[in-house]
Amino acid sequence: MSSSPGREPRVDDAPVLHVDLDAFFASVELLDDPTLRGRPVVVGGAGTRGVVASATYEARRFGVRSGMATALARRACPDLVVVPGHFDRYEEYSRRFRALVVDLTPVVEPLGLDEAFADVRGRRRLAPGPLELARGLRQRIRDELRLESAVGVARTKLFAKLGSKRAKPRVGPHGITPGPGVLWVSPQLEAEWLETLPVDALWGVGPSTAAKLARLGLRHVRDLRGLDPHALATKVGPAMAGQLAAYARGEDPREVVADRVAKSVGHDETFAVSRQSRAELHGDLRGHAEVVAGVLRERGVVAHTVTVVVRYDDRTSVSRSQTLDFGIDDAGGLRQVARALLESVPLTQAVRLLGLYAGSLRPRAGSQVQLSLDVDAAPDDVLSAAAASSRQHQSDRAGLRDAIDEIRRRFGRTALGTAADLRTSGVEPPRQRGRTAFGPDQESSGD
DNA sequence: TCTGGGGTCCTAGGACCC
DNA sequence: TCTGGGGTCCTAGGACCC
Repeated sequence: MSSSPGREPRVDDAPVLHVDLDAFFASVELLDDPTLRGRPVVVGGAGTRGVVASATYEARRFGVRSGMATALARRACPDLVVVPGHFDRYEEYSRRFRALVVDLTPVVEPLGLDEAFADVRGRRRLAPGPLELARGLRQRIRDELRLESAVGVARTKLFAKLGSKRAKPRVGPHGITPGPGVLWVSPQLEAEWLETLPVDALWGVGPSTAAKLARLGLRHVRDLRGLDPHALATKVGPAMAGQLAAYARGEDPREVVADRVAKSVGHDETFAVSRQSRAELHGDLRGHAEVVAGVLRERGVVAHTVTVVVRYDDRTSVSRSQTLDFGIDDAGGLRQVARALLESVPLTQAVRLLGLYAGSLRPRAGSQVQLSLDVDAAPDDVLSAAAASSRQHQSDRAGLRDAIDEIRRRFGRTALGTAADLRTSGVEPPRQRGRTAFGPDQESSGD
């Protein structure tokens, strides 16, 4: 029968691959420093607020997991080696990894630095089945990058991802059991998983949604089957309800989408010691703006929306954003808008995180065309091009002033008052610590 | 022990237009 | 004069992914 275990799927039976590099950041560190081999190693922040970004299997034997606070990981594993991240190295390995996947098929959708979906339907005519493609890819990753990986091969993204997870080595307190490396999620396996998996194994179901579902008595994927979607929607929203219903039937409408373009870029920092004053935060925005502007220019895009996020010590967050009718990609402009937005954020507690994000990204080239059309006919020689460019800068500056005025209008005199002292360019008078620094509205109105 | 930094997507309410 | 419904954009917040 078709269910005979020796039978391998054809491309049309299992067109989706999910490739996942094992312990990626930590593995790159081991390649760069072989003396770390065999030791329990994590990449992550070493400070009191650091978390584990990646852990070797040796570290996982002690219960160490990514996302865990480094302090807790150290407690679980006293010999733990904590290495700071070297993201340039990870980017480089990630590029080489993606190139190997793209060598299989152009339809590749990366997920973070260390994972990718691939749709191999285009390889239908070219012989080997998807399992052979997956094994070959895994071998190339091992030979050319010296990294280990796992590949799930399935009908849909959901099962391919679950498959790669199951294909990985398993770690228990007594040792590490190698996984199969490549796993085909056959129709039989799909059916079995739909019967046995908990709801939080599904894509998009995290702690919050799992808790909501548990309150409804829904703990396994099988419990979701045949549920009234409208009733479910009132609890988890229409989008989530529809998605859960589809998953429970074993369906996943998501396609593998190549060439996704980023919709936002940002930078944030959790402070080792929470910030106590607005002046400190204004100073931090300078660095944030430099980072974000650098990425925008590197990618050749301009942002039309600027967002500032503040997270307080109690971990609640507030955000303020402003959409501009012109694009920015320079640190100065970004910083000015961000500072005006920050003025409207109440500082009622110490601040553990400050973030600056740029959204509504558009190609810079397109934006320039639009602006130059505004000011003049298309420039056809250097002189008129220069003139147009100069006028564009003028109009951007005017736009920036308008934007800041708009923020002041929306958020009131507080924003107005301190926006004015932006001209002092971060050289702000020392402030008293304690209550005065945090009194809502009172500190800036005196400026 | 006490939770990073890079992102995406969804929701809800209000403004505004037709 | 009052009322409405749909569509779209913007803003704020939250959940989730790696």
